[in-house]
Amino acid sequence: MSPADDVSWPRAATLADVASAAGVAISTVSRALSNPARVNSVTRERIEQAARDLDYSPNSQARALISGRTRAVAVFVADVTNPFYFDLIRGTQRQLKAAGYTQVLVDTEESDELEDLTLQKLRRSFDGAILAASRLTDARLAALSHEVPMVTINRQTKSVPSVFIDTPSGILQAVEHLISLGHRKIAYISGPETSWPNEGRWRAFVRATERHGVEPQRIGPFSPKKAAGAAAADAALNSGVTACVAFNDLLAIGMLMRLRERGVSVPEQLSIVGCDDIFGADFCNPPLTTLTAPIEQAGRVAVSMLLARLDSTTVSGMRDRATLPTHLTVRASTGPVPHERGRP
Amino acid sequence: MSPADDVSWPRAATLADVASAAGVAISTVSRALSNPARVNSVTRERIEQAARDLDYSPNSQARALISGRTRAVAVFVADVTNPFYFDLIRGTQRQLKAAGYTQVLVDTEESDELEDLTLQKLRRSFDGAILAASRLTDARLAALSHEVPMVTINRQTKSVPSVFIDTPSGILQAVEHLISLGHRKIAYISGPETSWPNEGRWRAFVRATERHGVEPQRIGPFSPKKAAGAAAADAALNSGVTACVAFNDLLAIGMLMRLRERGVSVPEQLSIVGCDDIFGADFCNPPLTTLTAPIEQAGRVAVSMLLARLDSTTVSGMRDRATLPTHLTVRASTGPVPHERGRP
DNA sequence: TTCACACACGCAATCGTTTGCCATAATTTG
DNA sequence: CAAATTATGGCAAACGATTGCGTGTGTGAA
Repeated sequence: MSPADDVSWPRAATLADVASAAGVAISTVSRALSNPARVNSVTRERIEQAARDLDYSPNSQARALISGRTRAVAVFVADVTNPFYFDLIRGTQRQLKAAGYTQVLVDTEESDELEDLTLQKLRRSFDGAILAASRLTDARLAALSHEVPMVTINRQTKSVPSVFIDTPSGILQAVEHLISLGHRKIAYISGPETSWPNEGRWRAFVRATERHGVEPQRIGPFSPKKAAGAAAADAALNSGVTACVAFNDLLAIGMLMRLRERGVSVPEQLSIVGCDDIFGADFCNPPLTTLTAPIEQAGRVAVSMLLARLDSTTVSGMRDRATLPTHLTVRASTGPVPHERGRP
Repeated sequence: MSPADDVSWPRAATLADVASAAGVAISTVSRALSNPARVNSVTRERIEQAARDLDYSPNSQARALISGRTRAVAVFVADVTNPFYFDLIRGTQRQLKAAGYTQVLVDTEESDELEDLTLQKLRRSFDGAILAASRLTDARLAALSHEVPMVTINRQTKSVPSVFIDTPSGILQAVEHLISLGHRKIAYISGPETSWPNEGRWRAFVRATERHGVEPQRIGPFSPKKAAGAAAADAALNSGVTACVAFNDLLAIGMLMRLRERGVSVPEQLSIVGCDDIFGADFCNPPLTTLTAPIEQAGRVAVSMLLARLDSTTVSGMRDRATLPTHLTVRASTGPVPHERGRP
């Protein structure tokens, strides 16, 4: 038999089917299945048997229609391609499944309009949303938070609960690591200017460098993609810095590849620090010194916060802000400052 | 205002609200919005205005209840962590969004039971499913395909339409590449034995080696994860082969890391070929020679096939089998066979 | 003037559940 | 043994949208 011959999608069994099979009313079946104590045990068993025979499975749409709850949560990411989100998605997925929720993945393609539109159009299709790296304005975010329960990740706004990965504090560590290696000309390789974490990292970079009497340089912006690393590497080389901190690992890895291509050795000629410690940061060449972020945990915490306010009737005394620490993981992409040309 | 104070999730506007605002019947609003030609233009504009004012957005649950169509498709992956699925998810996501469908991501955690259960429990929540690397038996797959329209990826069964990435043909190329480099002792590093593509790759490996009078060796099974690469590397080293073809890139990259740790150089002492060309295969150390698979395309094609049979009434003459070619991408992890010990 | 025929819109049933309310039967209590 | 209570299960109204059918209005032709 060819698959194409297979045209019958038989109507699935409904409560009514089970009811007539068991010889009871629909309401009794409903109760037997969702509130067993409410119906006599012998009736219940008859019903359960019938349900099993008919392979009954409740229609979640109908259920959602009454309860107003879909038991689904949307996770908005800027770009499914970015490995950063994979740890995040893994975290949310695990936690959601554990709570019996299903995850709906939405890719906003780094567009605020698409994010806004989807959030509006689909708001009835899920009980809440996790916004990872939202591109929305504070005002819009505040407005939408009235329509859909939500939690943001790496985006703090007073009107919305959030999980924040404290990369800025890590930046301080990273800068001090570079300074201790003798670097004095250090640049921040900027990500997209619409990115909220990017600005936070830049501010932390400024604070950290100034504390040590070093002038902060900013190069960019660049798209947070591996391909953009080529331009970033060229720009960094041209600027004459001896070390740089990149907005994220993707960009840093892209730089590493370009530098290798151009024959400049890392860290002998240029030290590079990334952010996030994504998949690949440990096996690239050279392995990347980076700010390790608890990304998966961030996903789990965000889900917990969201579900807490979905499931409880009272919202008082609930944690609405979480900050997760990062730490510097030193690998092989950072090293002592190179000797000045002509001097030992 | 603290987020915690924010307790009101106002009831969203319904057709009834719009109807009373516009002073018409519910049915008229419904038609004005979904079948504009059916209602007078001035009434329609009044309705549209009211809908806009009330920020009306249709309840997809209610819609699904009537139509029986949810406009959602589930994508089942064995492990969201595995970068192989990154590209796949990206492909399905793009194609689904383009068709106005939403993607529901399900992680089966490499468990056939979980896969089966979820498929059953959620079958009414989506219109169809894409099964990437299903662990189900042929019989079960056939049975379930009667309940839910589905398309498998990298899993061919006569009862279910499928998209197949032709890695086996690529294995032939890979083996010939190794043979042309002088290798005669070559092993296949096996993935999980429950994995369907793993068996196909092994069979292709056997065919390819035997064609060249080389004895096929099999090492494993190993979990298709980076961490398992350590054991695989040790085993390969111990077996005395000079080259190997790994079940997938993840395993190959793990091997690369372990070999570096043990101080054995690739490809001077051992050549390695991966499969899939996932994210990272190009920037690991050394860059991996691998079988480049059109993963994202596979996702897109699978979605197209699924939607084709969902949207059309007639299923006849529909493509129910697609094979996508792979090609060998030679990078730096393969090289000439090492000289025998003591001989030049 | 009357018949026919669009056209525009409303009525009400429907999808599959859940749940408040009520009727009956069974059990306990005084 | 009557009265009060409890256990059990059925009826019917929601939830929000779609859609077949019917009604009323207006237009043109005979």
